[in-house]
Parts: sequence; C-alpha cells; structure tokens
Amino acid sequence: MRHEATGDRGTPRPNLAAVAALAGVSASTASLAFSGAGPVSDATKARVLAAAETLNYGGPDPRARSLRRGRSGIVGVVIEDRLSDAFRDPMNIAMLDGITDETGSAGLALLLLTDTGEATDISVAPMDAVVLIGCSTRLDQSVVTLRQRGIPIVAIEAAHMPDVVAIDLDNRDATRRGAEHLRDLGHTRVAIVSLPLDPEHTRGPITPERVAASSAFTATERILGARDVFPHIGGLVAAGSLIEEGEIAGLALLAEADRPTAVIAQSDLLAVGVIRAAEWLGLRVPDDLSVLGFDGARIDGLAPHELTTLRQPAVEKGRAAGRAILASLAGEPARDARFESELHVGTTTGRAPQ
Amino acid sequence: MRHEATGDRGTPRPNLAAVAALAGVSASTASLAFSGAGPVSDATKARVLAAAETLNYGGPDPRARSLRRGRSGIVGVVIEDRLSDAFRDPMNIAMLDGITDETGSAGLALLLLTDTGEATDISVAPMDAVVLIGCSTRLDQSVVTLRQRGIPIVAIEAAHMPDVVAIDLDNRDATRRGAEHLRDLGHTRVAIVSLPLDPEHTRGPITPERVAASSAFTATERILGARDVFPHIGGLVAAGSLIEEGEIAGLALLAEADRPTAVIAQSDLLAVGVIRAAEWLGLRVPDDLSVLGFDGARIDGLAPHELTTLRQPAVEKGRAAGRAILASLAGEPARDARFESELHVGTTTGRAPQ
DNA sequence: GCAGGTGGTCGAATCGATTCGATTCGAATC
DNA sequence: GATTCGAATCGAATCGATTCGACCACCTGC
Repeated sequence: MRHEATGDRGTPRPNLAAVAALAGVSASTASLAFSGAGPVSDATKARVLAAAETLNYGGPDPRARSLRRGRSGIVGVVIEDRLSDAFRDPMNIAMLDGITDETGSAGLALLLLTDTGEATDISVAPMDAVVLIGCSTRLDQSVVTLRQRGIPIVAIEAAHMPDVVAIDLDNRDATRRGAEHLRDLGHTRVAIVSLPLDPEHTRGPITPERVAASSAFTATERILGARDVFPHIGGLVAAGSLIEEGEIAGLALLAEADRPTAVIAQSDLLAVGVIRAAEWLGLRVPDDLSVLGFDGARIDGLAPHELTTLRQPAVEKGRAAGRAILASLAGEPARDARFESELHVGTTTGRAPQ
Repeated sequence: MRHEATGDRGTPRPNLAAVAALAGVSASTASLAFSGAGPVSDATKARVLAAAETLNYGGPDPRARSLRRGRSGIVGVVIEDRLSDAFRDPMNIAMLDGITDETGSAGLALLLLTDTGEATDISVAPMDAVVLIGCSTRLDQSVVTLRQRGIPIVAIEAAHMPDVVAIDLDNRDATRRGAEHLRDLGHTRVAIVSLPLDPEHTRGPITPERVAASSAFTATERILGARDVFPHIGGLVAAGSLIEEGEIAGLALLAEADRPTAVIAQSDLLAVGVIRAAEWLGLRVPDDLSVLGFDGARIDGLAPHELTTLRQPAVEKGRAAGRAILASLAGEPARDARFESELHVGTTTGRAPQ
C-alpha cells in the first residue's frame, strides 16, 4: 500500500469530480468554473469555488490538464555544460534572458536540461518545445525522439538538422574579419585559444584530428574563420569559457620562445585570461601582444584595457529563439535566423612588434 | 478543426495502443516492454520495439505517464528576480548548482519560475516539489495552493512557514559579528548598503518604515544584525546585488560631509561597488574607509584588495535544499537546516581614522 | 403564438499511459 | 501423472481533467 508523501493517507486528495459533487454540479461545469472558458453563472461559479474551499482543493491538477490539453506550458532548454559552468558564461545568461523575454510573457516556463550524454533524460520531460543551446551532435538521438513527438525544436548555433529551426551566428565570418584586422596590423605569428572541442572539455593543442573530430559547432566554425586568414594557425583548446582557462592557455602559449604576437581568443573571458597571463609574463598589451576576444561581454576588472572583440547580439539570439518557439507552437512556420557580430576595436590590439 | 503543429494532420501521432496492436500484444505488455518494469520475453520486447520503429513512435508520452504515475520528474525553482538579475548574482548560481548536484542525479530537472507576483503562474506547472529561493511573502497564496496539492516545499532564506522545510543562514548573527569586527576597529560612523527591501527594488534611505514594511527576509535580518551592534545605524537600499548599485550607493553615502568611516554592504558585489566609489572620490581603502561584504563570492578585478566578508556556504545551502526535496519525495521527513557564515578578514577593513 | 436565438448545464468520450490482479502455459518436482 | 511454481501476458480500472455536442429553459421579436 502506497501512502501519500504528506502522510494524510486517510483522506485522498480531492479532485474536480469531488468538488463538483459537493457543489451539486457536473464535473464539466466545475471545470468551466475554474478555467473560465465557457459560460457559467456567477451563482454556480461561487458554489464551485466554495466547495473547493471546503474540500481544500487547490485547483485542477496540472498533470491531468496537460495530458488532456496536449500542452504543458514548459519549454525545455538544453545546455551542453553543467549548469554551474553554463551560468558562468555571460552569453548563455544573455540568451536565456532573451528566451524568457519572449516565452515568459506567453506563460511558458523554462525547464533546464543538461546534455549529459544519455538520451533518456531529455526526452522524458513533458515539454511543448525545446531550445538547444550550442549542443553537440551527441543529442541526435534525442532530437529524433523529440521530432517523433512533434515537439518543435530550435537550435542556437548548432549543426543544421532537418526540421530544426536554426538560430545562427556568423562565427566563421566574424572570426575571419577579426583575423583580417590582426593581419592588417602586421601580425603573422597568431595563435588561437579555442573553446572546448569535445564534451569532456579536454585541454590540449589544436590539431587537425581534434578539429575533424570536434563535436562543438561554434568552436570549429571559429577555427575555420581564423584559418581563412592564417591557413596554418594553431593554438590551444581550453577546458571552458573561463578567465582561468584563458590564463592557463595564455601562459602555455606565451612561454614559448617563438611566441605569437597575437592571440585570437574564442570568448572574452578567455581573452581576459590571456591578457592576465601576458601581464604576469611582463608582456605589454597591445605593444608586445595583441588579443582579440569574442562576445562583447561587459567584463569587469579589465581596466585600463578595452577589449577588441567581436560583439554578438546574444540577447537578440535568445529572443529570436523564443519567437521561433512561440510561432511553432501557434502552428505557424518558424524561419531560421542568422545574426551578425560586429568587430569592435578596443585597446588590446595594435601593430605587430617591428 | 485543430491540426498538429507539424502539419501532418492525416496521420495522428501513434500511441502505445497502436504500437501494441501492431506488435500483436496488449497495451499492458507494450508498456512493460518500454518501462522495463516487469517480466517481458526478449522476443516480445523486440517485436514491440520493431513496431514502434515502424510507426515512428517515440516512446511513452511524458504527459500521460506523469498523470498516471503522479510524478513528473520536475522540481520547480522559484526565484524572486527576473532571471537576468538572478543569474548575475553568484550566490544564486551557487545555490542552483548545489540543488542540481542532488536532484540531477535523481533524474529530476529544474523548472525555472519567477515570482512575478501573480499566483497563477507558479501553481499551474506540473511539479513534484518546489524550492523557494529568497522569496518574499507575496508567494503566500501560491504556497497554500502547493501545499493543498501535497507538493513538498523547501524555502531557502525565507520567513518560516508551516509545512515548509527551511534552509537558513545565520544572516543576523553573521552581520552582527561583522559589525562587531568594525566596532572593535574603532568605527562608530557606520552605514549599511542594503539589498532591496521591496519587490519593486526601490532605492532610497533605510528608514524604520521601510524596514518594517520589508518583504525581503534576508536583507531585513542583516539590517537587524547590524543594529544589534550599532542601534542607530542607517544607510541606503540598493536596487539589486550589482556592482553598479554599490557604486551608486557608495557615491551617495561618501559624498556627505559627515561620511561614514565604514560600510556594511549586504553583498560582495555591493561591497566592490562601494570600494570603487570610494576610490573615485579619492578615499583610500581601508585607511579612509573600511568596507565589509557578505557572501564570499570570488569577484574578479578587485586586486589588490582582498575583501573582508562573511563567507556563506551557498553551494551547501543548495545541496541541503536538494537533499530535502529528495527526502520529501521519498516520503521521509525532511529536517530544517541552518548554515553559518564565517567572517573572513581581508584587506578592506582597518582601524577607524584617528 | 411561434421561430430563433442564447446563456447555462450536463453526459460521455477522450487524452495516453500504468498497474493490479487474474490467467495461461510450460517446465520442474515428487 | 498430478501438482506446483514462475514467467509471460492480458483485461480492466484508473489517473484527473477538458471539451464537444446535446439539451433545456427562457427571452426576444415579429
């Protein structure tokens, strides 16, 4: 015999039928009284509400409602990282913010899901739609399941998949423009500090094999963009978009005798770390080392530098994803969207040393 | 006539019954084949899976499953602020992190809800349990509804409510200890920079009326702790836990002729802002001004200072909340928990000027 | 006085799965 | 050869609400 968690096993929780019975109306009328959809006389409604009060009934059960209606009011957001890592990245927060801007006003709540690798987790939640944020190809199986269920899917910065609305950023083009900026300043020895390429966030050099095996769409695109300008460019893969990771990679890169004169960091946080590393090593930015970031995050504590970076409209990306969700849910077709980054030249890039 | 969002109106989405029929078994057996709960021969299971494949069936519908099982696998997290604000506070992230540590491994996902003031929003979601993070008393009505539904509730740093597991912090005691530290250093002119006291996040002076009308439990407790040492202490209420807010409050406080020699900031972010403001005004920290923070957040860009602050175990708080949820869900009683902060003396507090 | 609304209410079907108790069938035991 | 046991399977009830079509009573306008 299973008993309720609260322990009041004697009285089963009341349901709509019980309330209706006490109020002397049918269940259908009671339902109307709660949902407000349909004509119910004021007297009847009052009687139903009073009965609910008497029975300590808290309103229609969301589970039953969502089964019947076929809608749960929940939008899943799948993030690749652990939550703690994801929340440390200002871009993720900005995108979440943009998504809630749109979905929140439609009464939809966000369900946080992490891409743990097992397909089980993500497809058992009662969701009306899903947003994939920078997810790896590991999720393919889950995507299939979601599609089978007819759940609209929106992917922000992911490899294109059929029946998935794509919200894209010009990662490759933007990085190319950034790289051209460095080339125009005379730099030839340039290195990349890349975002993780695999789900395990393995540190290490950027090798053709690792790039080929990469499951990280964004990072790969940005590497390609850098290669468009510096075909033989190398560098290091960091274990995450964190200042500390930038420091680690920066120290490793700059300790070499043949150190680069410019670094293309794939995020502003990484860029800040590289700048710190440079300063620890006695290198001046931008005189001895130019550093390019990506994101346009407002990072504190970088003064007196102002980061040269590729500003991306992260909140807008989130909003677009939210709108796409809303459209899909309304049965309208949702269009892909592509956003552009803007090269903002700050004080962390300069002419290559002689 | 309503058609499916995907547009394939002709073929209705298959359900377990259809799969069972095609496989030539009963629905009950098909259910067993998917859930794995109960004995099913390998041959039968294979047949069911094949039928599912044929019909493009993506597995049992989570909505129906959750109705029948009475569990949705979702834990609601109610945050007072807008998400973008909440995520800017490292303590909230740390707590979320702690919660997921515990709930994630139990297969529960987090549903982000914001306390928008309307009771409707929070009680219509299909949740198994709820964590309230620093929520105001506005939520009372929702709490009643949740309780009626038998949904376990855990509140982190909130006024105590019956049938709600409380995870507390020694806000008052800790602040008192911090204030004593300042008193011991000879400070007498001390001011508070407080976290918001109302849901609207109104800036302004700390007045007895506002404190009395406060809906913010944590902020109020910390004010009381400061008053335990400096009975007539005043100060300003900031509009959020942000560095910029600390700067604004700091400038306002320190511009006065009779400026304080020490500031008790209710968060590290606020403290950093106050320090910045002081430096802009040409005041040296800690020689001209001592600043005490709260949280123990690792804030970047404060060098060379090391903040004197009250370190709280935020991740542990989250973990405790997660464990309480798990216990409640398992039908076991969950105990309240109380955590303690530790005064960490850094370099931002010193003896009062002569 | 009658056709034509219309506001209010109800019955019954439905959403899609889970689960309990019962049943069947084959194999093992004495 | 009868009996017992266990694995495999099935039927039917159930979770709790929503919704559609039907129905009734009452009112309006002609």
